[in-house]
Amino acid sequence: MARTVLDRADAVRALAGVFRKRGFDGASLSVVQQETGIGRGSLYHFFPDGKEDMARAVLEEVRAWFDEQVFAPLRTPEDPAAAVGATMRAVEEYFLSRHCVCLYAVMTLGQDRPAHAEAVRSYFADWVELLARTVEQAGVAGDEARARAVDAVAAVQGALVLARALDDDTVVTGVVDRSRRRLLDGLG
Amino acid sequence: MARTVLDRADAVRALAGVFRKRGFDGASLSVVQQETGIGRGSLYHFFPDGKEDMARAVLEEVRAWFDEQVFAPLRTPEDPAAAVGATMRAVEEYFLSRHCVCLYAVMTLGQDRPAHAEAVRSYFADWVELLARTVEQAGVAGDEARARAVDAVAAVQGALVLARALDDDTVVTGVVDRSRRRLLDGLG
DNA sequence: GTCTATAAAGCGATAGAC
DNA sequence: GTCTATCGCTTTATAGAC
Repeated sequence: MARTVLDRADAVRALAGVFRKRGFDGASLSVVQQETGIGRGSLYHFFPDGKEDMARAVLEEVRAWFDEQVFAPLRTPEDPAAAVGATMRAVEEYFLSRHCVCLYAVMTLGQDRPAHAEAVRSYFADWVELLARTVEQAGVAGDEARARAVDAVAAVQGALVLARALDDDTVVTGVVDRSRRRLLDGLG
Repeated sequence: MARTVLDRADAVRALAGVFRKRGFDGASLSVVQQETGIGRGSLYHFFPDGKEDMARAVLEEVRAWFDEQVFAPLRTPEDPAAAVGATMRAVEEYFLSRHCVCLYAVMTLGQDRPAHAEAVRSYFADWVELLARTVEQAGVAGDEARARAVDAVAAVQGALVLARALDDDTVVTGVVDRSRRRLLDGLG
């Protein structure tokens, strides 16, 4: 009988998909097993501390992706304005290809899950901070730059909520595009 | 022994509080009983179809509140610009006094809950539509008015996500205030 | 209208064979 | 590294007394 052996990274990716579709509570181990083909044995081999361990791993993977793809252009930008454009485009592409679900928001929004509170906080705080700094470098005054960054991150998250509620991905495209333009408004 | 007899409306309000704090899945009947003092017997008396019935009732109450307090200024505004200001201020006050949680978003965002999909869709669609129409009446061209309305509703929802993640209610104040100004930008 | 006891199902987690 | 069987617990929902 054929048997599939896999990587922890494969398991994390598969888990992320189930969490995105079902939410943390909706992704019972039976559901995970059915939808990914990964059995309880493998799950507890890769994630000895169980479901919380799986959640942590999935959040860490998202965080790593953002560090590399979304935050990287903001860390030492040669052209700050171009970096702002690049980061917003990366974000848009990311969420459009992941059913408009932000796992950090999903883990936070409804539930009382203090275990991940600090990871969630730093994900959003770092995002706002890096974006604000780059907008400032592009020529916007400090307070105004920070307000624009907060507005942009909120716009992205709100667009995800709205896109899912209305079942219309173009909401994300529209909101993110306009948000990107506002970030750099008045900068010739 | 003292016994408390209550109204279905009281039960709905109490349930809304628990759902806001815990999420739908986190609000088990035992938790509901502990935090509200309402026993299983009363719960199933008021909500014969069980938990889904409770969720429906809570969403209906939120919807009714929005119809009366938030959407009302938009239905037949004498002064469209003033109505836009009023609706945004009502929204801000509403969510600030409810721990920055939108139950419609919570029911949608993470979970696969097709039972309420239509209620969620129409809540957001009506909100956007009414706001867009009023902004247009205030003097903004149709397409632009709709884009501004989408941006504003997304901004509110995103502000809630961010405020909870950062544990900072001032995010809501800031984002909503700037959003209100943008809705009426360029209208003397 | 409220209470308590209980049924039936599903949950996360573990153990041990392979 | 994977599988299956099973434990103990919690879940929603129901029944029947008051």
